[in-house]
Amino acid sequence: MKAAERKQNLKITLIAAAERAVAARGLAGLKARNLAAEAGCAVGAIYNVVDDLDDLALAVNSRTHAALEEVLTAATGLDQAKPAAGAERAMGRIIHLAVAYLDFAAANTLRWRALFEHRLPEGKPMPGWYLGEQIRLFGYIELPLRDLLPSMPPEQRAMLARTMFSAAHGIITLGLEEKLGAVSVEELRNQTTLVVSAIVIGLLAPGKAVL
Amino acid sequence: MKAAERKQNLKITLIAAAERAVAARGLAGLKARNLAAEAGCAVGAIYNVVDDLDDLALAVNSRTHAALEEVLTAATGLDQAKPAAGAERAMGRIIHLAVAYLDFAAANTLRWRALFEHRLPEGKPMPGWYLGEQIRLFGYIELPLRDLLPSMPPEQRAMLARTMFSAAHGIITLGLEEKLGAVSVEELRNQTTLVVSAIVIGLLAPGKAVL
DNA sequence: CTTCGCTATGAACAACGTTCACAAAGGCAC
DNA sequence: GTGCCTTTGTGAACGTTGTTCATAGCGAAG
Repeated sequence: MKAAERKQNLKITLIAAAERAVAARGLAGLKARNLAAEAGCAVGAIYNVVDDLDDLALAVNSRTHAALEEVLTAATGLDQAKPAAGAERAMGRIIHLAVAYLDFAAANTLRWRALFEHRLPEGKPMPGWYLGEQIRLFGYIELPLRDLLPSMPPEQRAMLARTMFSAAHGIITLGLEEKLGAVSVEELRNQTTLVVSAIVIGLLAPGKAVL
Repeated sequence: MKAAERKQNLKITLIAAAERAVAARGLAGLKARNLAAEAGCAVGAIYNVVDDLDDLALAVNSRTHAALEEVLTAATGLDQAKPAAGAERAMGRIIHLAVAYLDFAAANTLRWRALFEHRLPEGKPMPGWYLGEQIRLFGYIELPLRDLLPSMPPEQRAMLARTMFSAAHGIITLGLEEKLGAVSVEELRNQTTLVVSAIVIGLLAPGKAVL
């Protein structure tokens, strides 16, 4: 069983090298020959361990998911200081999540971008475990959203969670982009909390929300 | 002066071919040899007319900007029917803009995506005229925003316009993406108007907005 | 009509992902 | 331990990229 073990070792080495490459030079920096050089193997050896370079990209993204999840769990246990009640507490949590997401994106820009830049070739769909990771991350938003809007049906809440994430994500994505001039992280923090709180307030404002 | 004329002709032909390629197969479908074949010239001829393929991508994006602007101007003159007053009218305009943007993105997905997928290589910055186009488009949001928040200083309003666009853009981008499962356009219309109106209401709610 | 300069050409180059024929090495039966 | 077969590692080779280059060819000026 030494064979399978070495195979696993090489795979781990390659994923590590791939992660370094993405962190340093972005998803476009994920090149077969560089990986082979850094892992100390031949180019062809990569394809004994992995189907595509896309497989490696997915593995890297998976690790980024994990790192992001750590940050999010840390952010959920953040409101010990001020024991706010009900809606305010939930809103605070959501804002904390958004800011944590922003900080993660700002601190790990290239790895974070790879999550969204990567697109698998036409025919082939995403593996199920990868989809599961994404859905699990959305759970972090749905939780405080349940406190906030208890009467909302679950699937509608799921859609709302996705929408709120998308809104914050859009602000952060375009804000961190060079083109159109990058926005400072502090300013982005302001804008993100502004919009997130505005959305929550708008949702809670009686009667006005077009629902 | 016939030489310059033919040069211009080829350039126009190439841009048209490039636009067709992007519309049909996305930004990744913009290949030098295909362009040459479709334009009826040699590959090398492209580089007599254009520096890079990036130049062509920018030209295509510029045309997309123009098409989008047409849609947006049409959307601004849309509220003849119901003569709403003040804030409601402004909010309606903003929602119309967002929905128009969504419809454009849904109807011209590949061309629209190229606007954001395209990234020029490291060193070189965006040409000024291209930046100008982007800024002009933001003007369409700033206008109703001025009616909505007359007391807000202009640069803050510009930032808010950018933020609101980014939020809507995020919703639409992730909504139209295949991964995580695409959302129907009607549902996206709902979510977009929901969030945009929530933001506006949240901004107008006295005292609560963290500004 | 000749000549000079620009332009069009497609072969050539470098870099990429991926594959392949072949060498090396492992593991297993005896 | 020896022999054999499968499994794995190798780097050259293939097919595509964008871009460049020597050269052929054509247009316009004298």
